[in-house]
Amino acid sequence: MAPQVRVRMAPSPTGYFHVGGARTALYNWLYARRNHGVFILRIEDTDRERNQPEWVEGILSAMKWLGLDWDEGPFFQSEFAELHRSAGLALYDQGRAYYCDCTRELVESRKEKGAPPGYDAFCADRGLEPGPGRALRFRVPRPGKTTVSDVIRGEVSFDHDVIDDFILLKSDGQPLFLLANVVDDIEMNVTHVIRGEEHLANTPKALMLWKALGRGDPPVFAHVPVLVNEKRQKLSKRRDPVAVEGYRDEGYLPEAMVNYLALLGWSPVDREILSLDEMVVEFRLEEVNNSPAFFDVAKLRHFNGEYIRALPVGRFIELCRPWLDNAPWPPEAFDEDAFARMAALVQERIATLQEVPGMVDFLFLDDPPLDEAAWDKAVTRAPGAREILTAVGSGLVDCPWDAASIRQVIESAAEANGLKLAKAQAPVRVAITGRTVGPPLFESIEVLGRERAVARLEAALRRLA
RNA sequence: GCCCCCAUCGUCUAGUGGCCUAGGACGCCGCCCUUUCAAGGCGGUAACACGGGUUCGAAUCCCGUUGGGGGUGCCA
Repeated sequence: MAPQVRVRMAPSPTGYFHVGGARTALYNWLYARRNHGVFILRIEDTDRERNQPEWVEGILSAMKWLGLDWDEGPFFQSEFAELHRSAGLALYDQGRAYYCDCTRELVESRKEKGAPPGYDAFCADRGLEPGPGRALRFRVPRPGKTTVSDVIRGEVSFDHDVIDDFILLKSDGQPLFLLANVVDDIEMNVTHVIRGEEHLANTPKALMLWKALGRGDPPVFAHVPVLVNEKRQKLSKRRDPVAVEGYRDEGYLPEAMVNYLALLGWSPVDREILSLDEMVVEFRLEEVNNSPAFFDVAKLRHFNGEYIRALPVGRFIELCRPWLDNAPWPPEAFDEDAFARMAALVQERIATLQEVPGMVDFLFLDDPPLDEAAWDKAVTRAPGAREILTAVGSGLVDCPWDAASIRQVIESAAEANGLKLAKAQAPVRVAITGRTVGPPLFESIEVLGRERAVARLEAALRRLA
């Protein structure tokens, strides 16, 4: 029987949780769930200067929000520093690592053009003892070759001549990423390392360490392609809008995000919209693509709209809450019941939740903002606008108060002025909502209420005069 | 510079030698539906980077070129 699958997500808390990281986490999670394995969360916080506690919180909450629950952890790599250090020392004792006191400048100054990149193994045979200012370097066996066998990319070989003697322990004794990462993977019995393509180049180093320190076989590697921006560069925290938290705050649903992310590099059979549970059934790591994918917000928006429309209206109302609480109207002006009556109509017209307030603000604002261009087009320059507003204004005073009757009022005003309903409703809409577009007008007027509706039509007429 | 990876519509992709005059989705355009806007329906635009092979046959295999990306830290 094959050993249980154990995968890990190992983010470093140096900024917001990145959509690329989220996708890597998702693939790890899917692989674990599909194979009834264990998903470990390990925070790689060994670089104390760049890590901040609030970023850790951000990672955890973003993962939870996306529905990517972990089975073990979160572990903090910094807590295992002793373990990493002793692994490094063991390597030194075995002669597989050596101390080096070269500064970066010194290494640079020795380098001739065309020489292999990185450190030149200057101290390899100097027999330096441990001491202040001395870093521990791994002795890469040369000549030699290491082949990474990658689930997504196949066999990738690296000649040891182009792999430098990398640092295991910094001169202050602190372990570095490569060592810490491998030691932890060994300790946690990680069987599959699924990570971003940017790690492919240091995988031979990891493999050498694994062989030197590990028990049994190294893990299976899978390097997923990076996510890129419109200029086809790797998504960067500095220049691209990549924070998962940012999308959450803009009103994207986690189900939509996770669904969209899954499709960036993997495609299920015959449908694109599917839940995490459905993905678990279909997901195959070997089917993951090997070329970089552009993170296209337009398609994410479309997915989000699909998910929003699929919501039961009650759930939709619940999810709108944060955007209603933090809206352009005074809190006391908000009318729960009025919003509930409009909700279904709003729901099918938006792609992100943050668009909700703009659809219903006319209900809760005494004086909704007026779109001047809309006014100009639908009222000032529209033939018959004044007559329509007048007729509808007086018609609404005593008609039965329901959408159908309101429609009749506007229809007869249209007829009396030789206009189509579509033309006639435009000035009314602008007078009532301040815009030319929005939820269906008759229902909107019904919910607004007779008194306010009539008052707005009168105000529009005064403005016209 | 050196090492490595990648290459199908604008974008995400299907395609693993004949089913491909290359399919789907997003976007865009048009039409229909329609009280605006959406949604929905129908239709359209648009791609195998290039050059050599291999083969009866290549988007699919091989080589090269070009282009893009990643790495090249006492960061992760």
